[in-house]
Amino acid sequence: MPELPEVETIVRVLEQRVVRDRVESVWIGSRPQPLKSPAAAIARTLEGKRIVDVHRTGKYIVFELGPSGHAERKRSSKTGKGTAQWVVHLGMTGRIVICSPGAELAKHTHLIARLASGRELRFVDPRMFGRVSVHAGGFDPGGVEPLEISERSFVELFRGRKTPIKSALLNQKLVRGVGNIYADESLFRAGIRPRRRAAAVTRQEFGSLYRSVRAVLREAIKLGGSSVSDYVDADGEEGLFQMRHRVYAREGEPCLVCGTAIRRVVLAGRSSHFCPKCQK
DNA sequence: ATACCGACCTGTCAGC
DNA sequence: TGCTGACAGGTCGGTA
Repeated sequence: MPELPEVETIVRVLEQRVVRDRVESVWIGSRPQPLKSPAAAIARTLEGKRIVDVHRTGKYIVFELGPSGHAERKRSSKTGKGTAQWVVHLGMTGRIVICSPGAELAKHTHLIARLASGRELRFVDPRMFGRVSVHAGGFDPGGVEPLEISERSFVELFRGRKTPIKSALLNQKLVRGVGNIYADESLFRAGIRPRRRAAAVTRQEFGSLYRSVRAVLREAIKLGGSSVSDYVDADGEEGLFQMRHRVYAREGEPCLVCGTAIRRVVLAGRSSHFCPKCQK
């Protein structure tokens, strides 16, 4: 479910709700699939630690954890860097829920962090494609942030690649955070078909794609992401950007620009939507 | 390198 | 009502 705008929306809520709070104890469910680090390591790393910062990198949520001691806390809160990181990837159906301890336990709850404030952070994920891990001293998934990179560096990333441009956009080792929805929406705005080889995209089209990717992501963040079937943020609020989708999940419907029926093809195993007239 | 495919999982919906 | 198959925001590993 969550691509960059959805994860960014969730992180903004978490910043408001849990920064400066402390993890008192952790409960971890019995399913091993969502755990990328051993359960014991996750529990040991979280328990007793203060959450000094929450941020997003690509589609990952990163909780910066600091010691709970007073002097250490002062130092950590100054740098915004913790001594350890709790990292959550939501996969397709993962959710972070902030709730009270009495709230009903959702099916597929895999981890609960009980906070000193009396609330709980719960990680819920029916399909179990999401992953939870802990790291000491830095977490870097590779790739660059599309909203932080220059146009020149963006073009450099893709130049000469023989892979379809959409596959390149989805490759998190290049640009991180763009998923299936925003790849389709960006390519539509840039007028480029998903199957075009990156090497066959002109410099001018790359400029257009760079601006489209950033505009789409920024607009989506402003609207709280896209709620296609079940995405909600950490407060349970739905996003609104699905109202602005121009091609995603609109197969057979008229293109909003020219009226031609939107087509759907499968590329690298993913549904890909485009307007055969507007996109070359 | 690259591209295609299945695997990993559960839930939902359409069609019969 | 219930079965079957297709499909779903993501990523990884194998194979040609």
